Amino acid sequence: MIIMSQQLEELGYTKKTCKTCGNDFWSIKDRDTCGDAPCDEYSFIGNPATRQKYDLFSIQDIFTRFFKERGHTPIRRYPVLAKRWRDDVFLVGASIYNFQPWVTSGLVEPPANPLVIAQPSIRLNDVDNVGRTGRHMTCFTMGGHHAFNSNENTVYWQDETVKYCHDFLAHIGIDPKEITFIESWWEGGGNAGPCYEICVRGVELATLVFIQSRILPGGEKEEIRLKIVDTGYGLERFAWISQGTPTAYDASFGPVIDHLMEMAGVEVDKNILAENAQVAGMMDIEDIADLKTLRKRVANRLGISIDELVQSTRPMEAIYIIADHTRCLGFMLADGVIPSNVKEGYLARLVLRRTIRFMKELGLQKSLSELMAIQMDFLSQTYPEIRNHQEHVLRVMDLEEKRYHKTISKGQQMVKKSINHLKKEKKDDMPLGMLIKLYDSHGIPPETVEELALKENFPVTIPDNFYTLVAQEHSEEPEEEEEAPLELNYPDTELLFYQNPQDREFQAQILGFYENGIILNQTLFYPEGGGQPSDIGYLEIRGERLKVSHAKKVGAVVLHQVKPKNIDNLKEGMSVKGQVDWQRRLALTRNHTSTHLIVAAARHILGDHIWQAGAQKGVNKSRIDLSHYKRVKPEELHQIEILANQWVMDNRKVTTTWMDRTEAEKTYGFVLYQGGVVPGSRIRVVQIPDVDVQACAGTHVRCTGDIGLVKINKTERIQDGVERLEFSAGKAAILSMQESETQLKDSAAVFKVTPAQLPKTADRFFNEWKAFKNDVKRLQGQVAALKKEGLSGKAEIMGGLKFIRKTVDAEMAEMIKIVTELVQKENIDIAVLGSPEGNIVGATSEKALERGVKINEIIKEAAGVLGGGGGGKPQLAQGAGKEGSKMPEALEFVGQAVRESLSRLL
RNA sequence: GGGCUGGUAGCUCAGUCGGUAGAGCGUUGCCUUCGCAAGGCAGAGGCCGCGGGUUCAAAUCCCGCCCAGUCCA
Repeated sequence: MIIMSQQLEELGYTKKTCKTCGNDFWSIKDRDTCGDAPCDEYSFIGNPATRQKYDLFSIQDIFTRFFKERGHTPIRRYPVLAKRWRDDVFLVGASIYNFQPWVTSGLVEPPANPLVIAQPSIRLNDVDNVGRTGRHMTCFTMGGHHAFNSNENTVYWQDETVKYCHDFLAHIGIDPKEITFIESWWEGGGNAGPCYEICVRGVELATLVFIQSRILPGGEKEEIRLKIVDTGYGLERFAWISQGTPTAYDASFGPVIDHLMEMAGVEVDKNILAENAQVAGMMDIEDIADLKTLRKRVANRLGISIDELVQSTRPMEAIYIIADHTRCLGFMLADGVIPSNVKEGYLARLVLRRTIRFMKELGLQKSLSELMAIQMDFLSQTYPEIRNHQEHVLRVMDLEEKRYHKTISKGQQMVKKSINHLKKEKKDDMPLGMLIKLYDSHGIPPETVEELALKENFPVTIPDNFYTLVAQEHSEEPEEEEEAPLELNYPDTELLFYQNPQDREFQAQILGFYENGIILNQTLFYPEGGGQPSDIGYLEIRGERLKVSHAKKVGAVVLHQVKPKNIDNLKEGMSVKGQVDWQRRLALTRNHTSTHLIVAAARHILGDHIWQAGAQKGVNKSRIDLSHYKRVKPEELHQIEILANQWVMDNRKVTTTWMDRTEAEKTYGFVLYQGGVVPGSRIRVVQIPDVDVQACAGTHVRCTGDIGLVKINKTERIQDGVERLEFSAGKAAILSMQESETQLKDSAAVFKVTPAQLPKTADRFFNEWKAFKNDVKRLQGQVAALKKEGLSGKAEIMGGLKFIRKTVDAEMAEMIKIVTELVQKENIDIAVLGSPEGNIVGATSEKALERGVKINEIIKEAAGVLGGGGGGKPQLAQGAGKEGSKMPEALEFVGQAVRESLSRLL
């Protein structure tokens, strides 16, 4: 262990070994155990560890102030939606997430150094324990003081960190004699380092991590340049230990819980809750089985039955869950998560639906948004930015609640249907496969199935490992092997298109080659990136023109791809003249700036929750994916289009500036990363005044007027919560409008009306067509009846059965009607009709069936005579062949076949 | 990103092995009634999500797309 312990000694701590778990720890007082559960039981419930009681917000305030007074700069919380600045995780799980990967890798300066932050963090891995253990939460506040130490700038390291922690605990009134520092090792996110876990009265309050190495793919550790002090103080636990409430929830969500209890009319036995939290504190609870054990132990200690325990704790658990989940949702939705069936949106929906389930269990007659409003009012006290999104969040909540109810009622039908099916098949238990399918495909949890099945008097058994079995159903997908990034050992290519965006030609020297790519010292070719395709064009070398089909960036080097055989004659040091395809570049540039305009316009029209979730620019058309909780209406689309074009007409100047990343974030906020995560320590900020500001490396027009025109062509729902807009810019926009105009005119010309009359006319024609179709059907029936009249008298008697075979000039549908009516209404036993086109149908009566006439087989063979095939049911069959002229032979065959099958039985 | 469902009359849904597209509710007319509720009889209402393919024949099988739902990472 590389921890320096001098500071602890100075503070009066000595090192000991825990007699229970064997871990090394430091303490002032003599003691045998390390201070963490289960070695030590909670000893603060009903007996606070501090004289002063702190609620969550005041401890947060004190924490920040304490470190500010000691040279730390307070930093505002980051959005919990981590994908705003990184693409490897969905949600922020700890304060250090805010500084990964740019700051922690040393590429970017931290926003301040040292700094202090109170960061709402979301961890959903043990969502099932929330409300039940007294300490688990989906969302907690991590207080962190961080220092980033490099060779040039050493801020502070282990000694200072330990002292800060010790001092802070003492500051709020915790007796240092009760503090233990447990030595441990931390690994996470590819980094590792020694750490201390700080415990008081059986509960872990904080972790002090000293990140100093990187874990290599092979598992070995490599020292990193930047040494980071990463501390995490569980602020809810500080509130808990200072108040001594039965659970951490009581201490953290105070007013919200009171409100909920009042609404639900719940009374609680605090002793039971306290005992429950106490026992839970000593357990590592991972699954339902652990929860059952917990219940059993608590019941034992209280001398009551498990049923009694559950009876009295369940309503309170539901309240805790609702309080916790609504807070988690408040942060998620306010920070821009849109509930969905994928990615972080799915996590939000999961939490949201759990909340509704527990509201139902509690019998709350309120809507989710009503509860949410209470929670948000509470949160807004400390996080005023939450209030700005309140209206949006509540709207989404209402929508989601409706969706959930729809899903549930659909599910109920589904379960009923499935059970009926099983009953029909005389099964007396629901197969596991059905249970899995109901959950996996239709979202009905097995518990719900069980509940519904009970009403139908149908037994359902749920295996304990149900969710594991579901997981097994999902076939493991092959892990994608990450290719080692290609590294080219050349100086960075100078990107001329940034300095001289209007230049079309340039001079350069060849520096080298890689495969079929040419490396130059400088270039005007924009390499593919940021959703913008690469430029194409020519390189002229000694009078020879080589076509550049693609340009891509490898590190900071641009590779110009040409045909491999063209490279053979080239040498390093040769000078070249480059020329980019200007029409293409211009089109791509227009499309790119248009993308910014449309996203900004959508934000204006639809709301601040709109973020770009992906984009692809093209020459003729481009697309952007927007986060939005419902379909974009046509009127809204028009408004977006008008606003975007208004900005085009305003001819606003587009400016680009290179800025330090942290500086840019401070100036503009995360809205910068609208277009996705941008790499590097310096970023290029593209700004359209009063419209949009984004970190973007693409090419842009000088003034919005250069775009000419933006036309949105269509929308598509690529997934729940993400709407895709397809649009064109510049000339392509005109072409696309002309194309739709042509389609419209052509369509109108079909009806010989003006485009304005088209909708009405098309509607009329469609309705008339339907009416005619029905008339035809009716008339066919009448014609069939008439033809039938003529036929019924012409039956021959064969083997005691009435038999008709005839050629008629009729269509298939008519013939089918005729034969069925002949059999059903005219007492004909066997009717076979053929048409000159080669269609043949036949029907038989019950009597004929009993006599063994299988008309489907006969027709099949008769159609074979016609050079085709056929078949059907024993009562009715049809077939056809291409050689209609052979119909007499076919009917002759039918006669023989019928005679044969009748005689066979006689 | 991957998996799994579903899309049939205004609504809720059946539709087996490819072989005449169905039920209930609603709706229209008539009968019954002093009137209403209810009942009886008769009828209207279907591009079987869209586009291809296979087949003598597709709501049904295959491929692609659109729309919706759901589970997982």
